[in-house]
Amino acid sequence: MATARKQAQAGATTPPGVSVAHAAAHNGATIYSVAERAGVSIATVSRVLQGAGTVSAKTTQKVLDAVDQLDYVPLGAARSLAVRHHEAHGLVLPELSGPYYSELLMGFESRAAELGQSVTLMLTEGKADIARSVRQLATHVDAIAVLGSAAMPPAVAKALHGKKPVIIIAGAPQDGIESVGAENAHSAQKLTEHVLGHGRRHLLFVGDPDGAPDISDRHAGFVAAHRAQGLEPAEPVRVPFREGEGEAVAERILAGEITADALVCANDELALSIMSHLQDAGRDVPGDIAVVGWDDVMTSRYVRPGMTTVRQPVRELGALAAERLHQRVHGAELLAAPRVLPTQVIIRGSCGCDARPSTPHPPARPDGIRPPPVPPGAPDLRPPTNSNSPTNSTNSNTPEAPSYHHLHPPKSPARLEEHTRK
Amino acid sequence: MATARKQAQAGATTPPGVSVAHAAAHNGATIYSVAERAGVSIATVSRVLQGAGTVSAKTTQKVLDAVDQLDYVPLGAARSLAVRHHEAHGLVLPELSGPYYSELLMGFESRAAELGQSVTLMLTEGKADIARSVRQLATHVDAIAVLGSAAMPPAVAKALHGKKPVIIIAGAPQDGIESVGAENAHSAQKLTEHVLGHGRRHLLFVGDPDGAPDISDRHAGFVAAHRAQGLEPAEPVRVPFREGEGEAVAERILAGEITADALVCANDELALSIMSHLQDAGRDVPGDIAVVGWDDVMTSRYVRPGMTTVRQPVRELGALAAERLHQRVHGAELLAAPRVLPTQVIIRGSCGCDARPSTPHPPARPDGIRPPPVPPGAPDLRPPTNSNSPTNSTNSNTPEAPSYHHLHPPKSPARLEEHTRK
DNA sequence: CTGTTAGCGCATTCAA
DNA sequence: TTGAATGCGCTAACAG
Repeated sequence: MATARKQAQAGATTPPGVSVAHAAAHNGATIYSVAERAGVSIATVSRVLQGAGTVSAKTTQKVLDAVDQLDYVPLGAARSLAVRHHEAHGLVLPELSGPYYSELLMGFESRAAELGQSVTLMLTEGKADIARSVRQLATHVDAIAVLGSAAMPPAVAKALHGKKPVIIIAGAPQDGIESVGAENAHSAQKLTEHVLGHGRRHLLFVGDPDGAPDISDRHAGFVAAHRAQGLEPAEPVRVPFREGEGEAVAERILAGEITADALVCANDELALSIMSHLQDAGRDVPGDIAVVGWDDVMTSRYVRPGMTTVRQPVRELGALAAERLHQRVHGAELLAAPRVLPTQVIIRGSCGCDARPSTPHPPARPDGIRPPPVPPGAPDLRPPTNSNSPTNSTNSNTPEAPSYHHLHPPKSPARLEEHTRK
Repeated sequence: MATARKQAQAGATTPPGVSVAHAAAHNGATIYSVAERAGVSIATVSRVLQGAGTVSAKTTQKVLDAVDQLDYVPLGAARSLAVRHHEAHGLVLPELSGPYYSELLMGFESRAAELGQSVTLMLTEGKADIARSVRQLATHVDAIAVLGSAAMPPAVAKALHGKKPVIIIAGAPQDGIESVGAENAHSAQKLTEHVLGHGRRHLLFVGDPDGAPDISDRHAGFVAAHRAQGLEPAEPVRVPFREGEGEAVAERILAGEITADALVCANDELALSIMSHLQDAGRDVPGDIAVVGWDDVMTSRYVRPGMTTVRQPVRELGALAAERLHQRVHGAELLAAPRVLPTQVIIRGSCGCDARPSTPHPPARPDGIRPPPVPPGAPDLRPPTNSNSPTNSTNSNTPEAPSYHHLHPPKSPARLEEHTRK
């Protein structure tokens, strides 16, 4: 049997009719050739390669020699087929602009790698048939994470869910599908309260609450803050996410179509764009009008006044998703309740706070991002840096009050990033 | 035989000793179960699934029915093993911060998807044993792209190169390994000349020319611009890429350790940080000192004055890499000369140009990104837009003069992005 | 048009 | 400690 194989191997060095392309896909060396070279059976080769430890030293050495003489590299697909899993996670994102996605991806990849999983990425933007693409992806991976509910049609998610673990990141939780996300409503309420605290009374929410669940939650917080003070919130200024929208909003304000003394925007890019245009037109921010955003993108630290915003633990979100997926693949039960990570309100000048430099601000700390519960047998979680313990303690869905950070213009913007790097 | 299989299948619904984890990896349905259900052979199932077209309508229908009754999904690994390739590309990046990587990744993924390839991502940042990770990656993909020479040890690259196509993006070209990159030297020279054109004479190059080949080339352009005018360039201010370096440089300038009337920085983040700190200290940019960067990050459009910089066709770079890889996998020959894509000098105010708004600037256009040569049989390339030819002609490494764009502060920063979106 | 038959490269019993 | 045999799910000749 093995002999027949070996012959086939030998004879197949350059099978007629097979283009060089195939040669590129995998050069001849297989366990068979290695076994032959080492004068042992393929089983033995397999054993040493996996470090089974049940092979004698000298045999092991022979095999190892053969391996690098032949420059042997195992074929992933064959292993996958034999062991019946891919050691890979799929990650579906709409696109990649801005730091949000990058951070998420880094967190996901990093944790996945620690868990021995490779990550196959799929961007839905521009894809004609997302469902098809996702199904295709599914054939190569053990589990799939999706960012936002928009990236994957619910139908697809549901279909997949039966076969492979699926997790939704920052999207609308679907029945029976696990999800993780950053806290929105509470932070938005805090942020809004902060602005109200400056005496502003004509706040406007800029963004489409119906566009994404995140935005919807933020708007809810916006409303809640008003109600809590007996105020009636104005109707939101519904704008899509497209670039350039900021200019349009600014124009409407300048034209008097919209009046407000504070703008609570759905994201930083929108806020920054609006602020920039208003300033160009001679308006004073925050004097005439305050503007706050969401995400804490890099630009928010460099503009004057600094943009008050909310930072999400995006990287941790990605890592958490990867981890949960891994656990699920290895038998962990689906978590019914969404995991919600706390955010951080970053106070700079655009909200109306005066921006006088104060004493050096303490380095930002990643507040209480807590790792998921560890099912028995699961690999350990990430290093220190943050609290830990697999207990599913009290406040599972409302982590902690969002923390505040008063930060003033540049001076030393780098400090803020300190914890972002490893 | 098939019968034996089927029985095994049936009996293996819950093989004793096999954890539920395995179930998650692949639910029972296989071509065998489908074939059985449809009352045909597995070959027929395979045929309809691949749309071979050689199957009768009614049979096809029976199979299709069976497929979705059983909720069948093919197993990628099995197919890969059979066809002997993975239909996947690997992409190795150092990390993902900033728009550069995002764009690159989007370009790569997008083109790869068009070519039917999935992309498996690997970030080297934080990886203990990069070589090992890469080798691991290599077992799952047909080809690998690496960003920068730093991301993958030359030894690894060389080793891989023998087995799978490898391409280096924006890294030091290695012997026998294909590479693509954006033009640097020429653009840097143009940029420097522009600054010199403002009458500045004490320019300083900020960045480490020895750090990366890109920077090295840019510095070369900086030097060339000086020499061309009979000027002697000053020694570069060697700073690493780390965040916070900008502040350090600014301090040295403020302390008088360094004197200059213009700073040519290795990247925008550095330039922005320096400018910000100088402004905080009351210096006028560009009045007292001009500052220019590289990359055209978003922030560069929002700061005052706008940051003069150079935009690279990063997305196209990614797409090109994906495409070349695909071609190589399918038999195309390695391209000896590096493919170099042209850049665009973006003039804003920080270089000393006055920033009075002019007539609406024409929408930016992606200048002369030229597609790679088309090996016979390769899928077609992207739209026109630009010239082409793999000839090692005169200016093989100096595609075209970098184009200029005079852009003024915000007003409508979005315009600049128009071509960036699809 | 359809079924049979061999592998693809590796992991994994089961014996020896 | 080692080898032989079997199967993972699918593709691809080769017959019929």
